[in-house]
Amino acid sequence: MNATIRDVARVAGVSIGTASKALNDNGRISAETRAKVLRVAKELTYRPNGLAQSLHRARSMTVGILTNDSFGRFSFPIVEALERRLFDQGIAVFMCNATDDPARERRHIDQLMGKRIDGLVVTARRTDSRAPIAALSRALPVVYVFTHVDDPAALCLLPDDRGGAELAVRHLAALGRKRIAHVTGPERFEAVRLRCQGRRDALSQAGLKDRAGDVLNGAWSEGWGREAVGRLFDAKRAAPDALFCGNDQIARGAIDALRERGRSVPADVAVVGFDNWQVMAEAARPALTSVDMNLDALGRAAGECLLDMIGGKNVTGARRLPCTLVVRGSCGG
Amino acid sequence: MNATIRDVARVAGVSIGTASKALNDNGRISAETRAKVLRVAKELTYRPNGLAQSLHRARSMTVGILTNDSFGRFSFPIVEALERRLFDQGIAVFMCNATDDPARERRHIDQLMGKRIDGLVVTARRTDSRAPIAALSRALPVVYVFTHVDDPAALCLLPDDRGGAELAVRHLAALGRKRIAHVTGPERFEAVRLRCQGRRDALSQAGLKDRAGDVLNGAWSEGWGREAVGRLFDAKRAAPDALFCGNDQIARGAIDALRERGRSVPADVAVVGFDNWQVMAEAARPALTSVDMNLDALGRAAGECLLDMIGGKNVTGARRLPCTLVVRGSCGG
DNA sequence: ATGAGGTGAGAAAAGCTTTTCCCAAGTCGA
DNA sequence: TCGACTTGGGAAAAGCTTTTCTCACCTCAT
Repeated sequence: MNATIRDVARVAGVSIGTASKALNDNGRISAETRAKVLRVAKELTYRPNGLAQSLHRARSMTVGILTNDSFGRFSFPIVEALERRLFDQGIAVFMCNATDDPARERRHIDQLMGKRIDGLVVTARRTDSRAPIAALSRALPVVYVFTHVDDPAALCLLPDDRGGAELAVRHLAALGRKRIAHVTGPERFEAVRLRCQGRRDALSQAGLKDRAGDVLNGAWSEGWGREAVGRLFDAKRAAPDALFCGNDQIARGAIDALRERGRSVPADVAVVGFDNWQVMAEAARPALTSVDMNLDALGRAAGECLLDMIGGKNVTGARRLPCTLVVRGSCGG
Repeated sequence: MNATIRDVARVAGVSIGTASKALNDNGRISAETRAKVLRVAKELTYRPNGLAQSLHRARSMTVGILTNDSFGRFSFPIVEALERRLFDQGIAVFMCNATDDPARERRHIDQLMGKRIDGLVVTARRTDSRAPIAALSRALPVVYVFTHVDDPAALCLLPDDRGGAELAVRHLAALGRKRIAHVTGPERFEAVRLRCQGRRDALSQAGLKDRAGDVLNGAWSEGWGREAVGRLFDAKRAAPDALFCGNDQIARGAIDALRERGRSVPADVAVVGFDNWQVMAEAARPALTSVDMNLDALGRAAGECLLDMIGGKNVTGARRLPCTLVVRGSCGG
């Protein structure tokens, strides 16, 4: 069994209160007594019972992270950065996967509330805004990250999809590309709509025309990337000299398809991806220039905001964190 | 603030003990009193304080999962299945990432012990056996999964790499392939050595010769898959008619390289991968037949073993769970 | 020498729940 | 009618810390 503070006190020949003061370097106590208590504590490998501490302080030093989607490629870097940030403050993270099942989500929330978490992070694969977490009896700090809710009083942390797209298209335009097509995912994704807008903005900034038919929506897959290249390059119209793709899989499929039809990347066509999924971007030939959403920064920011909120600060609104462009070989230049 | 049981008791006009009995359906109590307490509890949205319960019962209803590697493609399915299994028992999972830093690992363990976890799961990217978790003051149930330690008293759960390789090679042999080469990762990985052995066993079972030079070790990357195809098919010797690859990335690189040098997959060369990484296997052309390590079964088993151990059962030894073969188009047949 | 102030340690409460033991009142049978 | 037994509810302890308040004793200054 674990040694308790009363074991320490008994062996050291002091009262429990005195032992506590010695261990916490707190209150009036003589140097000798303190040293003795500490020595005994070490001998007994005493470790304070966090449950009792939490009960007393009404701070559990835990937070929950709830994903909607099962943990995937996007959640991971976020969770990891979050955990790292909070661990430095002595806070541990409960990991919960609700798998898009509302009943399961409710049970998870119930469990977490029972454990008296100090805060909650909600993350999800995004299409559009999700329903806010329901039935939080006390005012529990909640951060939504990589997803958002409509409530303006909620704090939502998102990547700046529009800005990321702008970055990519500006890069292509700066390299002299004139016809920058966009092959991306289903339009029901808010991210898709925002990136389209970012592309339009960048095009007009560069004085380029946005030709009709240059935006192709499809699946988030390599197959769609290959198919889209077929459509763009079989058309009667002049072929694009650059492709901005909605994710790295699409981009990779596009690169493969271009190579197979004898178009050189980047000489004939420059390609930019999105996500900077390393294994995908680096396996492409040539390696793929891609927009990085900086998910780790997002996770870290979520941790910091949560700490602020736990500290009593009132933080609200939707914040978009900047993306960066990671340049590899697929654009030349 | 949260309602406590004393609030419930006060409003219901009963003692705390009585309220507790009503809420837990426990001890002697009249039906009316019980109903009244339950009604009040609902009104106040009372939720028992898990910290107090845990303190009392000396069961925190939490476990920790510690990864050595940052959470990656392999850890995730394991963690997810584990979490799901334990959630059904009301147990929540602390997620800790030690990133191969021993000091950090120690701090994590310290934190978890302070929180009085009921058990610990250790997982890691595998090369070879790792050092056992050190300095566990009480006898804490520990399960190692997807990694192992040398201590025979420890419980380690692993995929049956040897059997998985056997499965793959038997499949190829059954389809009539005669020269089954093996392109895989660095030999310092135990998994690599076991899979080589599985291949040898399957070859001899099928009455096939294991030609020298048919096993190629390299990186776990598509690039290595492409390069290995170059070496195998440029050689003076007869080319293999099948490739068993150490992971899906290698297999994908190999398929691409084969196509580019005009060899048809599967007509000329059949290819099997390992990991059954869906996004990779399905994007390959043709889609990749691959060995699945059933990581979710591994995670679920880890949860079950941990529950057994928490329940007092003594579970030890290294267990290898079976792999399965997921057949797609890359072998024909 | 006496009072004031300081110092070190202990007692106790609070934080929330569960469980055991006990008591009062009511019921039933002899 | 009285004793035995049942029934429902309450008191209290235990689980482990932290913190506040109090008290005894010592020192120093007047």
